[in-house]
Amino acid sequence: MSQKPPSRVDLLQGTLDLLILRTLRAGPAHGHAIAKHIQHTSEELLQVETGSLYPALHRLEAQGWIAASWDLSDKGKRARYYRLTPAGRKQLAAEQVRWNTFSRAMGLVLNPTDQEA
Amino acid sequence: MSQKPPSRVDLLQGTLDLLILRTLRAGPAHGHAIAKHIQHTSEELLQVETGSLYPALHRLEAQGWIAASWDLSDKGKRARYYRLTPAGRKQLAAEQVRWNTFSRAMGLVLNPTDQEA
DNA sequence: AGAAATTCTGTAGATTGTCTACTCCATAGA
DNA sequence: TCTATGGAGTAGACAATCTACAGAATTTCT
Repeated sequence: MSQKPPSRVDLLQGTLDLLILRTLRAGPAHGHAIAKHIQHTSEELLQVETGSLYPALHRLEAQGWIAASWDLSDKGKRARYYRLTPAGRKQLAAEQVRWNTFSRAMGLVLNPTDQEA
Repeated sequence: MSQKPPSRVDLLQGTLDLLILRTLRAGPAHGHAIAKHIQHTSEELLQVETGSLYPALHRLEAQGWIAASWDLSDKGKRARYYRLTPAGRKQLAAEQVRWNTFSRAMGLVLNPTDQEA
């Protein structure tokens, strides 16, 4: 009966932007820290590869959803800090809805109530 | 406060196989019917395009997770009926776990409990 | 002082699974 | 005969992830 879950799960395409925007809602952060945060709060289930992370950050910046500036990190290294723009907040809300809707839809198919008239 | 959900949501990559396998758990069905079923039970939130559907079916068949045979549909048209193989059942279980794990991980990041020691 | 590990950003290219936009054929009904 | 519906299919575009690199700066270890 017991079913050990996979130790790690690949990201489904289209979810990384949401994860990043959500992370930045708590305040500005640099790429490395964003990845660590996602990994940590997901209890190590999600892992963001650098080859996904940086293109995503540049994508979001190009869309105007986040803005960046160079600064120094806690450990004293140069780091590019990103923060949510007003447009980014709207986008975050929209992607939240999208995710909620999608995962609800999946639930309907996977566990149908099956009560029809 | 009220937030109307999108009338339709694009599939996230990697979820179609699961939806198809899950649908076939109820018994053999042909492609067209599978698509309709997913669309209907998801309350029209998910829509499977034929350009996604048929390649997916062929993919699953090539993997040995489903098997096919020609027959006649309810409406008397030639239709290719697919059924779950034993390997397909295992795959379905695995993908279920994968989805559950992933969506739980998303939940952790999106709605963190935030209680740390 | 020098070596090694860590932190941080980044790119190139492959892969994969969606999507849009078609085609084709058969049957049913007007 | 014409149209709507049911059903299977392909071609090619597209986009986001992945693996696998590289490189620079700083701290830590020896």
